[in-house]
Amino acid sequence: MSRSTPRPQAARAQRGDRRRDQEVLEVAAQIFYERGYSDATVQEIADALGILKGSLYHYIDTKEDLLFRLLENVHKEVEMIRHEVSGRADLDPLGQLELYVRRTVEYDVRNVVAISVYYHDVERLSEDRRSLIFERRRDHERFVEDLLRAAQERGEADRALDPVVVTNCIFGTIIWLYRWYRPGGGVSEQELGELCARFVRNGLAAIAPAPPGADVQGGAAASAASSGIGA
Amino acid sequence: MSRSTPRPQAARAQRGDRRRDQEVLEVAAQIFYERGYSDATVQEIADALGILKGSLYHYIDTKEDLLFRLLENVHKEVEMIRHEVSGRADLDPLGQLELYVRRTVEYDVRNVVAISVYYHDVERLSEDRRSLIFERRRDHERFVEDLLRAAQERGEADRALDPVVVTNCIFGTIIWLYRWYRPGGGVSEQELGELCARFVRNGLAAIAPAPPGADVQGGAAASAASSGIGA
Amino acid sequence: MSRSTPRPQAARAQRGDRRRDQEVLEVAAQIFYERGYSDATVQEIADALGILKGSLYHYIDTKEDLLFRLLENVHKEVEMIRHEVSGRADLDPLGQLELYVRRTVEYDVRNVVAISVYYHDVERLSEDRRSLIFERRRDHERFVEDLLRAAQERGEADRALDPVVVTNCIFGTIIWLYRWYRPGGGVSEQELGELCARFVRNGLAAIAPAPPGADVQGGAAASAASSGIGA
Amino acid sequence: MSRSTPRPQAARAQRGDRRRDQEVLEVAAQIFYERGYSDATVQEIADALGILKGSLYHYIDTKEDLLFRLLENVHKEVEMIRHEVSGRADLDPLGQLELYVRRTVEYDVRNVVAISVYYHDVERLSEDRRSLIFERRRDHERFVEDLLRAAQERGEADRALDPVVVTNCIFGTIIWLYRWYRPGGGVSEQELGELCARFVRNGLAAIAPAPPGADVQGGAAASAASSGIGA
DNA sequence: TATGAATGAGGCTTCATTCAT
DNA sequence: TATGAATGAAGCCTCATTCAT
Repeated sequence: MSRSTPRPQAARAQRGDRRRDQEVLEVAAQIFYERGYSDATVQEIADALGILKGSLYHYIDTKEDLLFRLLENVHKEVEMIRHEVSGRADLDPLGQLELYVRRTVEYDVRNVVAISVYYHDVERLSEDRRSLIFERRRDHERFVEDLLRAAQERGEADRALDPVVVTNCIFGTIIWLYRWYRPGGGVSEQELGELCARFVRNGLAAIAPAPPGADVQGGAAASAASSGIGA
Repeated sequence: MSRSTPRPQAARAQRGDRRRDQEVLEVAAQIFYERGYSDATVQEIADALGILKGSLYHYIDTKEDLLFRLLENVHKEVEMIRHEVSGRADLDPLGQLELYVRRTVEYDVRNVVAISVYYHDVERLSEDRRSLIFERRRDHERFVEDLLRAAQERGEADRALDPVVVTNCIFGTIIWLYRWYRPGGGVSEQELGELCARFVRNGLAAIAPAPPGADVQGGAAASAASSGIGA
Repeated sequence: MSRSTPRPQAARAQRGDRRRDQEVLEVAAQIFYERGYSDATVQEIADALGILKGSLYHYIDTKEDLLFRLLENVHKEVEMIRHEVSGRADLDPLGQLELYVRRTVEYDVRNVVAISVYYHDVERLSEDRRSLIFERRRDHERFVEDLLRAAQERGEADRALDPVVVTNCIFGTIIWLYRWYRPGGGVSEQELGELCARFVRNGLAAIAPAPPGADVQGGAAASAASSGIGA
Repeated sequence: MSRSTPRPQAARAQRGDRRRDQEVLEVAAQIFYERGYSDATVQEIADALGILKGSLYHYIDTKEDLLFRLLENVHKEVEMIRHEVSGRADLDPLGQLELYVRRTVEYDVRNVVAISVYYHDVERLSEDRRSLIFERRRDHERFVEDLLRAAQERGEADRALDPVVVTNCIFGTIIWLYRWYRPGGGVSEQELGELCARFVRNGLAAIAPAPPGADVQGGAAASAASSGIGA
């Protein structure tokens, strides 16, 4: 472990059994999804793979490796969506945003397991690796935020909306899927993409704010009521 | 609470030490928030309380107790919002929905710690308790869904939107807050509530779907492109 | 483990059960002595103490702790010899050296177990701790070397002898004991101390080198000073 | 060698690959030296050889084989010194002893790695093999002890010295080298041999014991002082 | 209530060794 | 010979929980 000569171990990963590597990752994802990373056991993963716990260590160095590779994969794949969207010069910013939403929804829906693990367990990574992932995430968020700002500048989206807040509202709409959507329900991937895209497009609509006079803001009384709740 | 044999515990809870109980819960929430329920240690909670691990067991029967009480509290408090909204007979369904969003956003923002633990760790509860919580959650979701359906029936919200999907989009917008909002940023609680409410109201807007002719839906070509992405 | 609040754990070591701490250390020393640090098992130590493996971790943080404390103890005790010797202003350097040898031999013989572990397993310490120990060792060696140099300057010891080499020869004589001496043989501690002291004193004797003409040297006798050798 | 079933192994050894065998042994020695036999890994040895762990097993049956062969080699080589010394009928016992010291020092210094492993890890051998080694060691020690006794009988060495103790002092002087001597320091092999030989010859010198009247023995007071030290 | 030693189950990881290719 | 996946036994350490004081 403290030796300088690189172990053939490392070489393996670069060579052959991609298939097995992939299988290991998928099985691990499933287990992490069902039990949570922290509660998931290396034993359980090995069982699901039909090998012994010790044998699993042919494919990984630590349990954390599995989590990290998983999360990296998610980023790799999600970045492809970004590239597709960036390439669509024929679309205006709002159109690109809509396409982004559609595609991401479709991806999330097809990868509920990986996405769930991503959002549930990134924080379990060691400091270094967490930073790597967070960096990529920041890039990604900025991409969407920039799209939104461009749409606002062109008047395609309500300029009164705070871009940071709204970007996160969009993400909320998209990401939350992994918490409730289960394939095989009444809605297809495409429909879902369409619906979410419409919800977002409308959400950004450059229309007038709440009609004046509507007493919905909740005056002092309501405020007080809710302010007594804090945990 | 889930124990059959009544223990001195119960007696104490009925007596006086509410204060200490509350403190224990708050500290536990903080620790769960920082480290995740599974990784959090009874030791860590005791440390943060300034007592010994063994002493902590005067306040709890099991570690899970802490999680359960925490999550129950969240529901108790969130149900108060529901009651407030239901009571506002002066508002139409869409108005009620908006108020609900506003209030919930404000609550979430003031209780990021508890909300985070709620959404991150419910699944760690034992079967029985998880069911209890999920029942309450279902009720809550139905309440919002019903509001939405009513708004659609009255034409206040786009009838083309699938009510289940959209309800979840709304939840996504609201709940996702706990993942990104940190108090002390540039946006106040109220502003945030207002912004989210507007995003949702717009999202539900009864307006025409995407302008026809816009090639954004992702026809055959786009579909094919994205079908190569799957993990 | 990553929390800032100091665990009561740490406090314990400073407070009470010194006795138990001491016992744990002694038992560990014995096990390390019999099986070598690396092969010795935490299980074995716990067994010898009559407690469970897990319970042992009330007294230590890691297995290495045991080794480190053990080695620190040896240094603490050996340094007392140094102080005794330094205090004997009535003795000339050679006399002090002799006293040092005598005392150290006596100590080693009474602590064969600890000394064995010391010389067999220091290298197993983690880098940091090894450095701490090696620093103390260097100080100790310098003390003896200085004594020798003083004796040479006063003509009490052969000036032709390289001080570094000879210091190590002296250490060899003393330390090697732990590899062959077993209490209860025909020789008492005191006798042994006396014998070794005599061997060393003679070894340093300021007498003529090997009789010339004796063809035993085998090869050219070089005589470069060896100041930079230290282990 | 300790296996009952003859394996292809044996065949190979008789054939040609002496070179590779030798290389394996040397590399193993180096690894054992750096990490200690118990902590050294078959993996590490394979790495250092540039082959895979599995492949190493074409050269050995067990990890212990490597240790055993190594230690046997040391004995084979050291026994050659014994033969050289025995053959020098022209030297008197003390002269032979001196030659022995010189030669052994030179050997040790040229084989620090092997000698280190020898003294550090013999005890890790299985019972059978340890016995084989210890038998050879005993023979060797007796050889030196006999030389010393002969020297004492002829009055060349102080008759007051206990032969067993002094033999071990001599060994201490010689063997300890492996703990501190590193080639490339200021002292050459020959010089070192000469210096050690002189230290030993002097140590055995047939001179009067410590000058009477010198209060170095440590009377009751000193004894008491030191007796309080024991761990 | 508080303490803190003790429990015992179990988790992650390592490693010598085997074996089919 | 060489490979490298697989084995299976251990080893170190953690942690929720109990209990006598």
